[in-house]
Amino acid sequence: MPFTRLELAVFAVREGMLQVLLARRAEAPHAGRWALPGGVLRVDLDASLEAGAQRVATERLGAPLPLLRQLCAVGGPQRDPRAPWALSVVYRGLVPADTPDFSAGKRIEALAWRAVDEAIAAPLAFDHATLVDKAVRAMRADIDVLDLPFGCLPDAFTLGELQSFCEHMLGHPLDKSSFRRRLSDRDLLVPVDGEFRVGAFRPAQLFRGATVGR
Amino acid sequence: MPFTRLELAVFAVREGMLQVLLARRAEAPHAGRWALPGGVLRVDLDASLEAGAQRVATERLGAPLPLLRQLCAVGGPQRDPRAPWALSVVYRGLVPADTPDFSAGKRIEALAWRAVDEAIAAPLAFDHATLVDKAVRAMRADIDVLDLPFGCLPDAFTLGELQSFCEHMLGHPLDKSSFRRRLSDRDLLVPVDGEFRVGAFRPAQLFRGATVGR
DNA sequence: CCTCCTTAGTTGCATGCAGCCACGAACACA
DNA sequence: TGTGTTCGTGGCTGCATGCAACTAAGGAGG
Repeated sequence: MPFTRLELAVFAVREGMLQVLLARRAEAPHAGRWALPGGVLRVDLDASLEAGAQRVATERLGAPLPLLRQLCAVGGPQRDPRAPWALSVVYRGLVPADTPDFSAGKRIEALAWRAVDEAIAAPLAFDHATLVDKAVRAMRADIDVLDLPFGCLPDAFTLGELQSFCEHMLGHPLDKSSFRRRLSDRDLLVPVDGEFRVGAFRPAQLFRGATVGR
Repeated sequence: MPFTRLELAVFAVREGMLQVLLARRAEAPHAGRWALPGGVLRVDLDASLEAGAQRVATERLGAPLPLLRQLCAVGGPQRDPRAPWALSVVYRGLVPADTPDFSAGKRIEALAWRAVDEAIAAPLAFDHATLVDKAVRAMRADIDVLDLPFGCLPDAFTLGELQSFCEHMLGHPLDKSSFRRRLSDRDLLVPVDGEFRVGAFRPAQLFRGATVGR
């Protein structure tokens, strides 16, 4: 009967790349090292694992998260020196780039965004580098099949903005023509009639997710 | 700190269809009803979640299972009347059709194979019908991308036998020509030189998985 | 011996999707 | 009026897959 933890792998596209939110641990073990934010499951408060993950997000980061998906569960006797056996259920999430900064909660010295490549290579606390790697693969697999996170995109966006977002998620460029064809074949977007983004160059049609708002 | 259970969704291709192994519960709650076999995580015995799932398989079914993969974790206050909050980590597995019958372990009245369609539609105990449905989708997704379970196939098999196996897994027929092309494009199989299956009709080349045995 | 039936294995063709490339359109700015 | 940049579209190609036809190889039975 181990104590059960919920870990959060929260991502955002920032500074032109995919970044993950890390927390510097205030307490032992691994004090001062970076780790995924997380907390213990509270059976008196949480109506489900996902609800627990949302509560942990609120407590540790100061805000709930849209688009939380379960990644996996990991457990073993060597994972956490505090306990003879540690079980964690890991969730992955994505937030808009313009999310107001999270506020570090209890037992967290600081929160920081870090490029995913660095995070995976860095000596994160516990087995969290492995978890980040796994979460990144899952996020990118979603984008690859155009399972798009409308909840963390602006209400309306141009196709160029959407493509740029996906390219930053994936870490490699996409072809404009195929990208648009794949979108329209799947009826994922609806144009916002009469709305255009005007700027320095040719105005661009605005779209929103076909499933958003109904 | 709920007690943690491990549930097993074990499948096999039997009687020309995909079937799932169900256990009739000997004790309350849901005594007499069918459920997935499972057991509690033992932190004194299990070196990992997967190892725990193997131990549960051995205790409840009489044998360890090849090809065990984690499906998901589920938890909530309403899942199990015995506990105020129940957490389960679910594993899915696949065994050969000619597996000797499993032997029902403690707290199991009987074990039986059931067609997956019936199992999903049947009123299984707890939320297990949902879990079976989810597991079936995951198994079929693996087959769709030719992630083949060589561990539960015979050592050597003909392409016809392999195709038939996949068709039964998926529940729909496949095209012979495309199936073979997809296999050879991916270098998934190696022919067993000079070995043929002889029978009533033209002999067929035997193959084995390219990754098996090394 | 010859024919027929069944399965094994291959080949050609059509289709659909995605990548690559190029072009015209629209707007700001010099 | 030209230039630069982004927006939006269309054509071409290659690849993977589905569909269909064909040949090959054996046994069974006349």
